[in-house]
Amino acid sequence: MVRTRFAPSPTGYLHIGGARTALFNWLFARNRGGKFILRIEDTDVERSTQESVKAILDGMKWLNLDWDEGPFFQSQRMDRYSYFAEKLLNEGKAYYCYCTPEELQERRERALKEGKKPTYDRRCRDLKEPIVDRKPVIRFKAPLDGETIVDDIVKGRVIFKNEELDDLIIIRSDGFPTYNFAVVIDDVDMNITHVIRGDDHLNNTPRQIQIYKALDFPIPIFAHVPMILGSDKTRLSKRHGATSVMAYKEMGYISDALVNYLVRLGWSYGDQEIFSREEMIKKFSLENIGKSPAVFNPEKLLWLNAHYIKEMEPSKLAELAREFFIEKGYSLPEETKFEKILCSLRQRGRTLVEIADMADFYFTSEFNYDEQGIKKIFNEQTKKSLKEIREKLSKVNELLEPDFEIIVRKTAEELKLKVSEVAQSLRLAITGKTVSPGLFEIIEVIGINETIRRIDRAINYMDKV
RNA sequence: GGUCCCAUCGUCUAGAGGCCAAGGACAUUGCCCUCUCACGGCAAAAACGCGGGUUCGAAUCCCGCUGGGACUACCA
Repeated sequence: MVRTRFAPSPTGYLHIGGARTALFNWLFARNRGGKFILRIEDTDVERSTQESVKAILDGMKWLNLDWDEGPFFQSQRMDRYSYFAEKLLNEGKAYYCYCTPEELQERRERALKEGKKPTYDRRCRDLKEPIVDRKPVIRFKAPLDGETIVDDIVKGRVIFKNEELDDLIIIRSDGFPTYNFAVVIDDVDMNITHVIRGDDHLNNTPRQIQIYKALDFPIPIFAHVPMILGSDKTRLSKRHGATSVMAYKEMGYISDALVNYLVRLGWSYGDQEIFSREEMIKKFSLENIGKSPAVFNPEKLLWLNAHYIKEMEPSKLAELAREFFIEKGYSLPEETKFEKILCSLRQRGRTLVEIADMADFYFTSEFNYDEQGIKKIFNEQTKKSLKEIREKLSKVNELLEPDFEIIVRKTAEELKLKVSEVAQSLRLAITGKTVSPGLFEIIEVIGINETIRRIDRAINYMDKV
């Protein structure tokens, strides 16, 4: 049974890179009918916060990455870490080290200055007597020679010389485990079969493998996926704009679009760009993950988002868009009307925010007219055509899309104007803008009376100027 | 500095020695559609980092160089 996990540290929100790692783990587990486990790596008490935990969970939920077990917290598993540290100690595979952080720091700097490697010199490795008055750390007795091999699904076989690796600290002086130790114990306890994570961890992997071996644990399969970079090709960070997954929700992105974008960052399936969840799960494989890092491209995400907005069920769109309209202070009409409004706007807006921003004329008749529009469009000729249309409308009881189109075209013909000229006049009168959804769609939503009112308002406006 | 990873259009990528005078997608440009703006349709421009090998044949294999990235903590 395949078991994967996502193991973020709660030191901030769920970011784009973490989300993709979570997605790959989730997809692989789902593809293989396995389990996906969520674990919170909160051994760094200083930096871990409860808010971050919540932010990460919220992000996962928004992206619809459901987990089967957890969230487990490392902070609640201290006895496990102590137990295995003790075991290593007893078996002579670990030892107490009394060097202080300051001493270590100083030696590192000196070594660097002398052109030597800044690794720990193992001076406490064979210490016979404890040094009193000092709280020791526990270090792992790493092998001195030979090599440690990482057989990685995406990177292939990576060989590390053991002499390059020093005796890492596994338990800090405050009793908390360090990352490289805790992950091993956790992954074993949770029966993780496939460790899928960012390749910034590749260098940690041989150290972890040494611990697996010392404890006689089975070694999982590793897959180190390349990082996501910003436009300047450095690791994606706040500098590059929004990196929090939830920020994309607030900007009006659809979570399926973001997931679709993320899955294609570092993974591909031939030429296919659009994947439903089902397809993604069915087609995902670790073998198709690329080796090289990917640059995050907001333009393509925007394109995908627009695609999802256009393809979505109107009722679903309404459900997701609602909060953005409420945010604007609009009181929402009944469901079918709201859906009609959204469908008229969805071809033009790439995010829910953009859509809500274009929608004002559906919710108020007291809008201002576009400055450029006033100059270009509000003139005698416009007044004439508006009056003519108003006249024709007053003879109609109900206004349907095709009827209105006929009226506009006929008016243009009679006044010897281009249809576009008449349409633009009406557009400015009805929406206050020079750019809007199709006129005929709009009037069907706002109705004949409101249309007439707005035409009158425009004519009045022109009369006053 | 050391260790490790990576290298196809601006970007995401296809490409598993001959199917590649390199395909798709985003972005860009042009044309068409059209009541505006979009959507959509069509088209164009755009890449195998460099140098050596191996081979009848290399984007694909090997080596070097260059360039990028990660790690090098009592962070994860």
